[in-house]
Amino acid sequence: MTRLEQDPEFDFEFLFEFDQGGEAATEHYSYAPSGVSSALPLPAAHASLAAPCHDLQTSTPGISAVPSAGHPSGYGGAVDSGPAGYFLSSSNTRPNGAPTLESPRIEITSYLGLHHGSSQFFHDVEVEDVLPSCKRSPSTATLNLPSLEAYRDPSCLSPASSLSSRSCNSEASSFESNYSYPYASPQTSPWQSPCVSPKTTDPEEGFPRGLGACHLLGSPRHSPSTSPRTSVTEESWLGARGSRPTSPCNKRKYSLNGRQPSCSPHHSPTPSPHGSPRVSVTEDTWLGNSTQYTSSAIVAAINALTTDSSLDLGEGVPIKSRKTTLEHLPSVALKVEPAGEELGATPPTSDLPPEEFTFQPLRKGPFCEQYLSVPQPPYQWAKPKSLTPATYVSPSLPALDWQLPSHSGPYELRIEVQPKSHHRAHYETEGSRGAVKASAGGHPIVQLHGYVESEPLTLQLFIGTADDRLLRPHAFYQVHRITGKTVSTTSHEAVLSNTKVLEVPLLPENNMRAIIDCAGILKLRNSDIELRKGETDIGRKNTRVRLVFRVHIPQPSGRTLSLQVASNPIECSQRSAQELPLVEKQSMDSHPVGGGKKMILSGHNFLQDSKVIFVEKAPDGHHVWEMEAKTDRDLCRPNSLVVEIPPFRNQRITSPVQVSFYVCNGKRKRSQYQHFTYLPANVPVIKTEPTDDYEPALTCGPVSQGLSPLPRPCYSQQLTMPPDPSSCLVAGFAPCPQRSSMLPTPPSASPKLHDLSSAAYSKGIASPGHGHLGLQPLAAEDPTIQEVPRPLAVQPGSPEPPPPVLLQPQPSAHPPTTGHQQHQLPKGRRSEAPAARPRSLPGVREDSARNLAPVPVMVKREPEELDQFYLDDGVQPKRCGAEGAANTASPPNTKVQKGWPQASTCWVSKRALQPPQHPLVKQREWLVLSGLALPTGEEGDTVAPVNEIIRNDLCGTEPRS
DNA sequence: CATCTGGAATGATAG
DNA sequence: ACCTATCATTCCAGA
Repeated sequence: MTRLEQDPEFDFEFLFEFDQGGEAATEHYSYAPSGVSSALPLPAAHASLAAPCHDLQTSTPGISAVPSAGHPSGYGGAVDSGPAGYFLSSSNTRPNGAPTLESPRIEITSYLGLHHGSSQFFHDVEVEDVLPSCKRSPSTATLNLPSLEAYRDPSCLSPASSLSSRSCNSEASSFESNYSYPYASPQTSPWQSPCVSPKTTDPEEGFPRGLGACHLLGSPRHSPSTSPRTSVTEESWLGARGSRPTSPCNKRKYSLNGRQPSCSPHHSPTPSPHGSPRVSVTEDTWLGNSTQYTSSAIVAAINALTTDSSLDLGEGVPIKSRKTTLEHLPSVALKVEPAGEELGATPPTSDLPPEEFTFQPLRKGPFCEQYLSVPQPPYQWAKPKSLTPATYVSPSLPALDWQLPSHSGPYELRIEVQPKSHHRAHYETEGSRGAVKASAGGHPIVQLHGYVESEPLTLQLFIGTADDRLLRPHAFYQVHRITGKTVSTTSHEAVLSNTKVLEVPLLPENNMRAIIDCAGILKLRNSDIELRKGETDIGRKNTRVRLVFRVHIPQPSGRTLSLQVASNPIECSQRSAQELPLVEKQSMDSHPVGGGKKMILSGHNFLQDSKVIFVEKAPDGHHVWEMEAKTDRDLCRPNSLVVEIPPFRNQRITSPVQVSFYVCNGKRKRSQYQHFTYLPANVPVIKTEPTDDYEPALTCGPVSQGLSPLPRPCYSQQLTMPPDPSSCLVAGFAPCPQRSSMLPTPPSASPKLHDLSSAAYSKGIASPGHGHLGLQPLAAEDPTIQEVPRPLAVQPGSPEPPPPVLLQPQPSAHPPTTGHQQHQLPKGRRSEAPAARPRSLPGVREDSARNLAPVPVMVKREPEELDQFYLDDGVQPKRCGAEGAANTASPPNTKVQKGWPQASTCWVSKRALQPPQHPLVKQREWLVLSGLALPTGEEGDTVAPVNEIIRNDLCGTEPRS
């Protein structure tokens, strides 16, 4: 710490080292912090944090603009505290913060403390320290949600509005963006970022925010908002404003009406304050939040329970120093940022499991650390905790962009009830639009199977991407905590990196099953996010998300096993939800090449004029074959469509061929690609196998589902395989990227896809294996993976190794899903994978329809769109962080594999062409590309789309311009 | 009165 | 440079 404090840079390094090497150390830090924080925090933190945060959120002050504020007092002041609050909040009481807090409180059950603190998050040490208390604490302590809010707050500032709903993000986002820059990427992202970023400076700050800052903040923030941020503000503002303003603000001229102009509330802050408020707040908040977030709250609570200790944290002040450091970091971060990068930085080791995780988590983490540096005020807490906590905290756990398996050994994290395919997200300027619901009514349900311990665990939830690329936190959407009489599930918000994470208790008494009725989705303004330094993704048309669930299971060895599953894609835009056809289910997944049979599609927005187009994509995404299927208009209904399966172009295939189909309501109104497999005329049976195979192999899941969400796959297998899942966990990595999920979804269910995706997902690591097809096994690499905790690290390694593996396994095909998986292949693999597979090649297709099929499958449905979007928009995929990292390591080259490679290449070229606005961006993009390509390449979508996109891009378009 | 929604107006962008 | 189709974001209003 000291070092850190003293020297930001050092800190960085320091941290890294820890991460790498000193797990324990790291953890401790983290731990301590957290613990401390928690303890201390409680009081102090509370006050400050909680309140602050809220305040911030409300933004009141700064926000003032937004009067809206309505929100409760909470906001009011708190801004800063917000974060702290979180931590502090743990205690119900929260000193003062109370008011602010209003927010909901969360009851923390002991478990929280226990688990989080201990195991998962904190590590043994922590645990020990904490645990006692925790345990003691009985079951529950109430934490103030404030924290949560705080998180928002940052954002909040925004708006305002209400606490909850508004999450702050928007502004935050803006800030974040800014922040992000700083930390850029890394970690944090947005939220934190905000904190951090804002200034770049922030680097330190950033962290600080996270931790200290926030905490400190409490005060700071407030002021911060004002003041502090100066630097931050400026940047942030600039950034923010710039961006936002852009759109929002500008646009809204009117809108705000009174408010501040534009922007949202936040802006408001911005405006004047410049945001400072926000900024500061945000950052702080975020930081704080972030740090906390994880379990910080819990920890805090625990601590509180126990006693407190805490204070130290406050001292953490050093944090600030760190912040400065952060700045340095930033640079670092930048490098890393891209997600992977961060990791990358960390890379060093992977050894340390926890730590690494940390990093991973960090990806942002690093930033966090930086942030930690943040100096904030004082409040004891903050600093102390923040520093460590944040950093550590996040660090300890795998970064959010890491791909993790859904199951390992006896454990399996499963989504029992999937969320509806559509959920209109709310802007900060709007009130909450409620919790995500299940298609059949009710809410999504997640359950951890195989866990027989008596200690409760914490289920984390964040909003992830649903594109072809590896699963990662969505830059334009944040989970929004829903509270109220209609919500039965307690939750806590935390902010990692720039990503809000909702923590829900998984109790043994409930069979480790949680009803997710407390999660809404907040949309951040594209302009705010795109301005972020590290952000490479574009928001336009990037409106699909997935709910990503994670659970960290403490292992006897002291390590923590992390599992993750992603839901089916969820369309979050009002318009898209109303106009785009969506296929949720299909009556059959395969049929002999002769076709002729009627298939019933279930979904939304089907029209009599809807067309169903079957497409066979080459590995590179090219459409080898397209055929419009006959539809029965008379039987067409908004939610169902009957189509006659067209005969396949090649009636002599000897193995199943995967193709895709989509529903088209018009020019730009196409559903995502759905997978379908043509079986050899005579041998239906075979068909099945393929599928099965995939699944099995993958484990992951069905292709169809591929979309869906979960990636699991690889990991699971891997994990499984590896005896030490935990290691994996710890290590982190987990790379299983889910990307698969992306989109589509629909229908499928197919596990296969998932698997694939999963495999794929694993970005680096596992991914390779996953990558494609079945590789999951490979994934097994887990060890490696695990080892590689960091994305970066992973990636590098993974790419190569994995690929092979993946490739091999894959043989089978995954249809659509596959595509995703491919993506997973991340990087190297991707290339490899493609190559590896015979199928992939177009030529092959026929022969090995299967192979091809898979490949084709690869094509994602969405991808195209997405890709296109990106392309069109000029967007670039940023994120990919991890991937990117990997990529970065090996730029485009790897890409080259067949399909994906090309894609990759393409991307590259584009970018190359494009002006590099941001160096970082470029890098990321490249990375991303590489990564994406591999991974995503995934999916078909990618493929086709990608290719297309790419082509387009190549052709002419530039990325944005 | 506050929240949740569905709908839609208003700009902004892309092509 | 202009026009149109699409998107994104903010408002409004009813439940």
